[in-house]
Parts: sequence; C-alpha cells; structure tokens
Amino acid sequence: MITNKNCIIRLSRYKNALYRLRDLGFVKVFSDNLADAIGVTASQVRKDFSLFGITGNRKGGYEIASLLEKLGGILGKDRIERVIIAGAGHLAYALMHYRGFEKEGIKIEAAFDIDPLKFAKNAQIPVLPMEEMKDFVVSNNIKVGVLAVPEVGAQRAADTMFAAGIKGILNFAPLRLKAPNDCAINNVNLEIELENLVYFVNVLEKKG
Amino acid sequence: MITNKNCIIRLSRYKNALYRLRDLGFVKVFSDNLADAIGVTASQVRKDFSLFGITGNRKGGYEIASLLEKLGGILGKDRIERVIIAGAGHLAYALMHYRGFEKEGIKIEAAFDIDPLKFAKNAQIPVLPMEEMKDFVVSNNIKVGVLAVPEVGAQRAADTMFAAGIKGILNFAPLRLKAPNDCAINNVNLEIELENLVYFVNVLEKKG
DNA sequence: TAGATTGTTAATCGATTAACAATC
DNA sequence: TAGATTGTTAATCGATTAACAATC
Repeated sequence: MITNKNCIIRLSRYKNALYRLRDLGFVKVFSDNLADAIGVTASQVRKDFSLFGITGNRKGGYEIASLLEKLGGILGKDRIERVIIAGAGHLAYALMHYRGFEKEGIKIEAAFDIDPLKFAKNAQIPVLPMEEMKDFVVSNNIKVGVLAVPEVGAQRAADTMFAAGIKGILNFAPLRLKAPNDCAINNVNLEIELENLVYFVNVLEKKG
Repeated sequence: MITNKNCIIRLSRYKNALYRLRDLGFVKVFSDNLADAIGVTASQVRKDFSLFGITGNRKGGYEIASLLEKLGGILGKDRIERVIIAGAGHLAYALMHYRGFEKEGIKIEAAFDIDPLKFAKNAQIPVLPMEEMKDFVVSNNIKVGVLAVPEVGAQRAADTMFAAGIKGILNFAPLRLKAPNDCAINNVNLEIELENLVYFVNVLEKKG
C-alpha cells in the first residue's frame, strides 16, 4: 500500500483533470497531457500509475473512462462517503452548505455540538447533541469526521469521535491531536497557511 | 532565501509550541524538547534554525523569548498583516468570525462580492462591491487575500485580486489558478483533503 | 573538569526525473 | 515499417537524519 500523501493527492488531481477532459468529449489522454494539466512531469504521471498497477497502451496512451474507474476505485469513490462534523459554528455551517462535496460523492450527514441553542434535529443536515454522536456514527457506520470546534475543546471532541468509531479526522483546530494508531488525521491550519503565504510574499517582494 | 514550504511551516509550529512553553513559565528550551513538541527530530530543529542563522548556546539550549523574536521576524509577525477576502459566502463569513487570527496578528479588513444583497458597508468587517477592491487594496497597501468564491468565478476573482496588487492568495476554490510569477498561491482543497482521508482510512482498515 | 548540548558535516533516505528498451 | 508512447530501471536531486567535534 502506498502511503505517500503527495502521491495520493496527485491521483485526486489526475481524476479531476480527467473529469474535465471527459466532459470536453475526449476519450484518450497521454501522460504528457495529464502532466501539463496538473503541473508535473510525464515521468511522474507514469510512475504514479505504475505504483498502482494502472497501465495504458504503448503508443495509444490511456483511455479516460477506464482511468477514471481505476482512480475512483483506489480513492474509494465507488460509493458515497458519509461524513459527520463535530462543531456547529460558522465553519461547520460553511461546510454543510458547500456545494462541491456532492459531485465528489461526499455527503455530510449531521453536525454535533454541546450548545443546545445550535440543535436542529429536523434540519436537512441535523445538528444534534454531542452525546448522540456515538449512536449516530455506529448506526450509520460512519468512518470519517470533520473537527470544527474551537481549539480549547478540540482534543475532547476528537476523543468523542474516536470513541464513536471515527477512523479519520479532518482537523481545523490549530493543534496536534493525539490519536489512536489506527486513525488518520489531516490538518488544515488556516493561521499557518496565511502565515506561510505572508512569508513567501515577503520573499518574492525582496527578490523582485 | 529558503523556499522549502515544509521548512517554513515547521517554523510556524515551533513558534506556536514556544508560545505555549513561554505561557507555562519556561525560559529556555532544548532542541530535543521542541522536536518532541511538534513531532520531528532534534536534528531537524537544529538544522532548520541553522538555515536561518538562529543560534543558541552550546550546552544551554535556546532562550525562548529571543527565539520567538527571531521566528517572528522571519515569518513577518513583527507587524499586523492585513488581509482581504474575495467572496462573501459562508466560508468568508466563517473566516471573518474566526477568533484565531487576531492572536496571530492577522486582521481581515474587508470582503468583496458581486452580489448587492451581500453588501454591508458599515459592518465591522465591511462587505463591499468587487469593483471597489482595487481602491481599497491600494489605499490600504494590502498584499494578501483569501479567495472564497465558487469555482466558476474563481479565476476571474483572482485576476481582479492580482490587478488590485495582491501578491499572495490563499485559494479555497478547487482549481489550479493561473497567476503572475511574482505572486504566491497556497491552495486549500477540501474535497481533496477529505478524499485523501478516505484513502488512508481504507488503507488502515485493510491493514488492521 | 565532566557531562551535555549545539552547529555543521557527512550519510541516508525517499521522491522525482531522465533515459531507453519494449511495443503498439 | 517508422514513429511515438508506455513502463520501468537507473540517475539525480533534495530533504531528513546521524554523527561528532566544538564548546559552554
């Protein structure tokens, strides 16, 4: 099993580029075209495919439909992925209303909060008490969650998620979560992203 | 100038860990402690510091206050960084209300949209017409922006930002922006983050 | 001083790229 | 066939880690 995160991210990007090519009516693609589309080398594309046993036709390139099917299989896109959110603040609200997930087969099933004022049991995407998470996650067999609570409650909310059976967390809280070995964490730290951007803007300014 | 993004991200993490140590009353720190705090090796810490000419005391470790000052200087934390947002949807709203930015010296000054229903010229963080971006950015000398509009309008909004003088964009739209050479782009792609998480959850499940 | 930690060089590791034989 | 593209191996590149002399 390949555990290089960058490689898996490239697979997602290939997939997105292939969707666009297919919608434009293309049927086949060369490693060179895909490389241009996502900004890597053709060697990289062929190497990535070869790591997953994806083969094309020498001289004929790759068939887009079959490539999409294989990439979808690897990335788990062969079924709808159901997701919950811990926290029902502004960020959770933004995620619940985000349109981009549906076409990717990602469905947000519910959000959970400790604040009774946030509860909305009958909303399209219900907001439920944190104590109900475990029942919900177990009975819906959900494996992936988003952590969108303030930093101060983040580890506690994460522990609730792990206890409920969540195996992967997309973490927006700006801290390093302690997690069981059999669980995956992806961090999105907006302060650090902006700080990083500021650094590179300053570098480019000095250069130019 | 160091242009390794991971290295700069580590500097941010060191800084955050150092804030916590300082608030706990610590005055000095060894490379080994910092390494544990952010999950890297002590060699990595010393190497990172050495790349930026940061030195400690042989035997005595590093003084936290002076380290924070130096890291702050490198990361541009010696002054408030003023930022605008293109788009005034749910995500922009979440960012405008996010509490984490203030302590990092990041201030969101305004958001811009094309929908007159969103305008709020007198709000604490005003929402202004997209056409006013250039004037606002120029007169406030803003260099960094967040792109939080739907995919379909993203490149156009980015071009507006570049034309206004923005040199760095934190991009939430799920596409590869075309940008001038002297501009920096950091991408946050939530679909890809979740897709990636699903992959690793599946890998861990098969392993276990 | 003896012991411990830095700063830096050298070794290792892993990922990317180049090259090219295989082949359609 | 001749030309072009794949699949894979070897070479390169860059980042991380180990090692250790310098030194407080």
